[in-house]
Amino acid sequence: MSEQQVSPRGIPDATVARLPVYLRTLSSLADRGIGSVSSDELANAAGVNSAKLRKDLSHLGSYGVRGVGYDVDYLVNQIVRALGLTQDWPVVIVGIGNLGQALAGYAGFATRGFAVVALVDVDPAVVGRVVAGLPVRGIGELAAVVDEHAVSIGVVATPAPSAQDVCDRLVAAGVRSVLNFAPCVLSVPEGVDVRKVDLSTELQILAYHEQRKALRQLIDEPVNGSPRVARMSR
Amino acid sequence: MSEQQVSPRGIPDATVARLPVYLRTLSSLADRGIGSVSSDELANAAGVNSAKLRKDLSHLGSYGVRGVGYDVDYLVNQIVRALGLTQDWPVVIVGIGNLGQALAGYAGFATRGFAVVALVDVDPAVVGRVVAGLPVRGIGELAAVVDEHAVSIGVVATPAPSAQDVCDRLVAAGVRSVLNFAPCVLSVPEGVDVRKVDLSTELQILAYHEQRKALRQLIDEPVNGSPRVARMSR
DNA sequence: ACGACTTTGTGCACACGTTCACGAGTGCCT
DNA sequence: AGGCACTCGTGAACGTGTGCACAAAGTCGT
Repeated sequence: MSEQQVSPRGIPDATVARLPVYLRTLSSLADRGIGSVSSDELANAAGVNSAKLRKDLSHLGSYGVRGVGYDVDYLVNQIVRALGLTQDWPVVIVGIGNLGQALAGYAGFATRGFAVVALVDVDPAVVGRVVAGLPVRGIGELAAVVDEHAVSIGVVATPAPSAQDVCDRLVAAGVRSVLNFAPCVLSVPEGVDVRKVDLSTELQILAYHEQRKALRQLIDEPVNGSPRVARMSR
Repeated sequence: MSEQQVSPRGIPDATVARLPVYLRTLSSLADRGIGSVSSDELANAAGVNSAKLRKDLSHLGSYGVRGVGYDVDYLVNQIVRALGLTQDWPVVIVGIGNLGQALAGYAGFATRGFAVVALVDVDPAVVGRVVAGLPVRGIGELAAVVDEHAVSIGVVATPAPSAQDVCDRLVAAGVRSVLNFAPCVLSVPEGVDVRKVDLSTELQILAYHEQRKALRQLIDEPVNGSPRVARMSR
């Protein structure tokens, strides 16, 4: 995780993770014709603290006018530039099952800096079918596809047992960023980034907090002496 | 985020977020008939530092035998208990579009502590259809469904514009944990937890690092003096 | 032109998370 | 029985992230 900052501005990880949220919020404001916004308003809309927002934005430069706020369009451009979204990134999706098809058809993909250029699957019954306007190619064509479209981001949407193999093939083909939807840990060589999106993990985290809320109620209510009955909605 | 610890053991957020990974890794080991594992082996398999792993596990108690390691089955049970997965949590999915259907059909749902008890959508063309063995109910039945099955976790898989409305209905019906797949910020009253799963955000974070890697190569390669040609697949 | 008001940018203190390093406990072998 | 090799649990140091509070800087009205 700890990388020395090579480029002029090294933005902290926590900030990078929030920039997309700001970007979306700002785009929404722009669509509503709002041209200027204060840190407080934007922070509220993005669901964060206003001081945090200002500190985050300060990492990309001193845009923003004291006494006024931020110019929405200008700020959008700056975030787009900081994230590297000025040009579209070509993406390949591997694993065209239930989830892969949903991802291929997801509109939000193209709206912000990404283009699905190819779909790949291992199942001969799926290869050749057209999904979301793209033909599904065989796994053997993966390297050629990656090379042809200069793909640098791969999405793994296969079952867990195949994920590591698919990931290895992606890396071998030159992909250096992987988004993993399979419920397993992927090991990659240094220099390759992996991010995980995992439904079960998120649910289990929610379950933990849910369990605590239930326990808290069993403990607190007697202490609190609240005469409330089993009306446990908040 | 900062809650005082009410129950005997308050596990740090960062640890809670990793427990599901350990759980999955341990289950995989158990399936392969492995009965005991050292912190180093488990840490490797889970993709984390071994000291971190030990500290994480120490938050649930002093299971683990010095000189030997951890008993796999026992540790699985302890993590299951800590996360509150000893019983199944009923889950309702709202928004049965592309993504909602994929989620409904996702096998990993049931395997670990969760049961999809109902599917809900607003579109009359979808209501009544059977998806993954469950009939799709109308949004008007949401409150009744939540009450009937004692649902405490709701999954929002609608388009962004409807997400806040759906979330409000879930909360009003008594749901206190929401997993949001819609690309927008949900605001909820105190006491309700929201976790976000967002494809675009993850891709944009990858794009940032990818961009940095590209920049680094432009800067470092001359310094490094590597005789490699323009092998930058971008 | 000037003062009052608004809002940014940031120094500082604190909380949280990570990693190292090592003492303490356990099993095995002689 | 005793020593040895191994591994857990954890105190301490370090780094990162967060939130407060305020000075700097700009706008607006008169």
